Amino acid sequence: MAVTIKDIAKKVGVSPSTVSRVVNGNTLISKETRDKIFAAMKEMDYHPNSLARNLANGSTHTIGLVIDAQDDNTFSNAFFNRSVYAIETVLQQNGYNLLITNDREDKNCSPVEKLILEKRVDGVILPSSSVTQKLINLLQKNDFPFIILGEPEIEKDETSWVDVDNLLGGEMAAKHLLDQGYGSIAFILENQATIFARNRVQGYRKALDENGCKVHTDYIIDCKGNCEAAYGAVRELMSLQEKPDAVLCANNVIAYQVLRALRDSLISVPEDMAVMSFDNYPFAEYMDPPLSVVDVDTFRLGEQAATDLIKKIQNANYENKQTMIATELIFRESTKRKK
Amino acid sequence: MAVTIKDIAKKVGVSPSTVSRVVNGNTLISKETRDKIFAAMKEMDYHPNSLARNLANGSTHTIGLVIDAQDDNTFSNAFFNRSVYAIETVLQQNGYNLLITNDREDKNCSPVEKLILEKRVDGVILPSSSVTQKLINLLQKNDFPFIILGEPEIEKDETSWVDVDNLLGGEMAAKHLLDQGYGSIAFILENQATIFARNRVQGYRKALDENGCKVHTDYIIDCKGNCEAAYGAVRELMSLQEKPDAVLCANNVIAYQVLRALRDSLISVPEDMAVMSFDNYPFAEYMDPPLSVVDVDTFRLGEQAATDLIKKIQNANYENKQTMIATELIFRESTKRKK
DNA sequence: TTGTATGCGTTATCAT
DNA sequence: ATGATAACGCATACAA
Repeated sequence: MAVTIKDIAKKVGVSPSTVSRVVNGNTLISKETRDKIFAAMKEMDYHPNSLARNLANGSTHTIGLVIDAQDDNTFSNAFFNRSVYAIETVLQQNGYNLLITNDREDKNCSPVEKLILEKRVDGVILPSSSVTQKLINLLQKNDFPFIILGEPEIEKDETSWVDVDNLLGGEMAAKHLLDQGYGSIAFILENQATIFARNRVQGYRKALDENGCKVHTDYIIDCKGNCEAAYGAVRELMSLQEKPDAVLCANNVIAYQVLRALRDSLISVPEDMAVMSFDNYPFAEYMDPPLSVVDVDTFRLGEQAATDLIKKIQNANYENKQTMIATELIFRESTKRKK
Repeated sequence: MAVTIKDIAKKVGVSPSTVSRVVNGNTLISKETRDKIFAAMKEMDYHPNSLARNLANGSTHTIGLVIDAQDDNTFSNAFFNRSVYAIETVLQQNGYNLLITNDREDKNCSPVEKLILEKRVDGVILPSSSVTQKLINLLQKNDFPFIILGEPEIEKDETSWVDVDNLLGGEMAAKHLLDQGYGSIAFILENQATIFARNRVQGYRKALDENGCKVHTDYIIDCKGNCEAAYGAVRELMSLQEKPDAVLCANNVIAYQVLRALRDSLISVPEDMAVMSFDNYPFAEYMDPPLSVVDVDTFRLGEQAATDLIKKIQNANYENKQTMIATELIFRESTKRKK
């Protein structure tokens, strides 16, 4: 058996509660006995039993991070992983542990619901994709602290969330291309249906509008989840009467397909066509030519989420709050100024 | 306050212990009362309090996964993340939770030591890089179940670990190149000092030996952690009297630099020089030409680790065991047969 | 400043 | 088949 608070109480000749007070840094203790207790703790190699602590305090000092990985791809997502690193860092600094759980649908009770109902964690961070009305109801009914990673489709104003400022991202990318002298900008999307795609397109439209360019609907192409389709999309674009002189790609894989299609068509980048992408990972800088991108500091994303959640846990009245993390531009050869 | 075992005991008119038995699936209970209890549990929306359970049972049903991320790169490491996904999957299937902690050195007590000493977890998975004699001693002294991810430098035979079969990997890669008709194979390493690099080189040597090829020491170049140096390494190789006709690269970034250097020197791949790499991620298939690689199923790596750990936890006498996960070849254009 | 007593929610031992 | 009771290790309200 491990050494408990009682053991060291007996050794020093005080009561367990006195030891407990010392362990918890209660100041109303004579320096004399405190020192004796510390000495005994060290000598007997005492460490508080967190299980007992948790029960007595009714809290675990652990927060749950929910993942919605259908397959292992989500876990390989560098974008997401930097956020996780940030979350772990902030939690550790604040004395919290990080519990990660994949939200597989179980027969009766989902893993997330279990975490909450069985009080395994003090709060949760949810991806917007796993936000359901049922879950929100459960959380709110139990006054359970939570924060959402990504703008949710429902309950936007009644929840706290952190997201990338995708509208700004789309705007930034389009504006950069315009500034570089490209006036007819196509946009190849991964999946029109997602909220972040919608926001990016909105930003793109805004930039075009503000610069007096008309938005050519043929220029917006949806890969519908199949990024390989971007190859054919380029062919489509090149068969239009008014061809674009720049392509904005929703991610690195789409950009890769675009570059390949352009190369196969003997169209040079950026001379005949500028190419730009979102996200710096996994290989924008290793493309030929290296890609200019609009990226986001996902570390800050996770950091913000974790910080907000801790505040919520420690202050029940902490107001809901929505934060947008600003995007940034990384300028490389694929968008060199048009001559 | 949440509803407890007592509440439903009172409601049904039985003792708390009876309810506890039902919750735990004890069979020596009349079907009649069992049904009544189940009904009450449902009606009152009862969920067992894991904090109390943990204390009573002396276990948490949680395992700790230790990360040794100095920066956010480790977290972005797709290689590692697939293992994490596998670990989480296996744990969830077995009713365990996953706690992730970065092993930052703290003043007095490292986060990992805390997890163990405060009984926050029932077992730990450690990366070999964070295996120290001190930690091993602590674990062994406490009979604490653990398993190491990657062959450790110390206590190889007294611990359980799972690793990629890097010797096989090096052998497989070299043999593939030989089979394709390439007889003078260079090897550009990321960092000679690591145990996995040593094993890969050993496998490479073995394949050459077995095929009667002599190992040319000038052909083995160490980037000493700086992958950009691979660009210069190619120049070096091309200035040798006996030039190689194939280059084996320790990772994707080195391969990228090698391809770039070859392109700048107007050496075509694979006609004049075959190029091969380790690891399929993050962009081997998107290189020009697409790279042949020796890859490893890191899902299996994590799966094996988690499975072994659970066995250790559930059976204190479970013997130590070392497992090597076999590598596999992915054949692409960069090593097309030499004519 | 310190000790006593009680509770946190559950499990387990020993009864009956 | 079920109930009473103690125990898990710690925290805290109340006393002294």
